[in-house]
Amino acid sequence: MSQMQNVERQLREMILGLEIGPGEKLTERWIEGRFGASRTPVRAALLRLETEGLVGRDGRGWTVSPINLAELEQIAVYREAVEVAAVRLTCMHAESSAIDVIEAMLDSCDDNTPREEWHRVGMDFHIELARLSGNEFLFRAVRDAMTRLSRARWLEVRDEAALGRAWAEHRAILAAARLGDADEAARLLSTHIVGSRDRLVTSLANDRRGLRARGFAVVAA
Amino acid sequence: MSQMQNVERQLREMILGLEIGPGEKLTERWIEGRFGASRTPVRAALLRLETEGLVGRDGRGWTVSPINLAELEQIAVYREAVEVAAVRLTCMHAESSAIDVIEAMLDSCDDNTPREEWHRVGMDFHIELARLSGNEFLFRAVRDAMTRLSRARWLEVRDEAALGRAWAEHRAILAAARLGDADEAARLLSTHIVGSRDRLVTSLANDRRGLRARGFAVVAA
DNA sequence: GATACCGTTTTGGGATACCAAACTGGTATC
DNA sequence: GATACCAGTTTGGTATCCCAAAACGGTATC
Repeated sequence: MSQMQNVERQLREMILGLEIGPGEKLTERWIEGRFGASRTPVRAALLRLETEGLVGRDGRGWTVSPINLAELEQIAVYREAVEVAAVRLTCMHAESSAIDVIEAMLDSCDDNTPREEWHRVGMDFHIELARLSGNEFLFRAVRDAMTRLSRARWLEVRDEAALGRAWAEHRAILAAARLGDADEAARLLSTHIVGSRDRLVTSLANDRRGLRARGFAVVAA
Repeated sequence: MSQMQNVERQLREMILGLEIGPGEKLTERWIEGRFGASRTPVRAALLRLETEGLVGRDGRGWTVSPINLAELEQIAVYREAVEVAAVRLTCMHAESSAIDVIEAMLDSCDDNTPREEWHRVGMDFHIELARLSGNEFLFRAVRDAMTRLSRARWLEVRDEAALGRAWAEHRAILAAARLGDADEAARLLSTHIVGSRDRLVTSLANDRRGLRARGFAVVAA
């Protein structure tokens, strides 16, 4: 694999994994040294990550994008629009076997699954469901939105009950999709997204002080 | 302005203005010479334009993205989802004065307005309407989708009647939005987008042979 | 005439050198 | 003690070099 893709992937992982905190300054030279690449692939990676919203410009330099509560709310609205459109398409033509694959993803999580895995599967559920729509643009929109939400969801304080409720909602959405009931799937998905947005923003707003103490820039709604 | 932004802007204009045809090969060295910049800003511009979908990779090199009829159809579905969501938000809270500004844009076109201007205003209508939603993500989604549609719309054969009908539909959408009638605005917008997609794809499919003769790569649906 | 082969050229990926602007730390001044 | 100022350093933007791989072109072979 080329250095460019390598730097991009590793840097993205460090940002999404919060190894580099939201709001931290980045210098091209630091990245260069950290990954043993020269500035050319580093710059390519930064340009790509900028379009993903993971890094941004801060005057002349680069900054890991802060967690922005107002932005999270807007993303949720965006997500709702594209995910609902996608699931409606899916209801029209998706095969039951494709839905089984997604359901199996949910099944793969149980009591002794690490928290990190629950997190990943919870995102992939939405991404894979959007992929079934067959519309590349809806799919990419959902994938990119989930990427932007990823760090915030990682910081969210979620109890067992909330996690179980989310899984139940996921299953209900799949059930409606399997029946081809577009209106019901859309309604359930919409409710799910709004609810999860509210919990997310509330949790982060409550934790804002603690998060800042950990060095994470969190800007209010 | 920096060379980087300069190269990006000029190259984008050449592509959108069809001065470089869909499907044409690009070499970094040609761009370098054409705009008098070195390869570093050229590569940055190409990376940006790649995420906009205007250029793509072809093996190891770069290619101006072909007109892809299947893609145009998918973009229309995507547009419909985000634009409808945006106009619904707009109906909730937009001020009449903001709508007046958009209506004035439409008014600015008359019989002796150059075709190029009609084209631009027709796109800006949708972009500015989305901006009124106040949601940055919906706005960017609409703007990017319109950018991707731009070249195809430019190649579309449109008669006076179709253009007049589109303008009437634009006005009707604004009227509904001004009244805050979200359902009606959404219905009108949705119909407008579907209709304009059908005319666009039909026109290009009919002209496909002629367009290819002009050196434009047009891939079928 | 078609085709397989091989040397040349071109091209994108990467590394590095240079510069001007921004930043930093310390000092002198009030 | 606060502040204005200046030299030194850092940093992103740009230009340029190098390289391996791919594209190209000519030639020999069948």
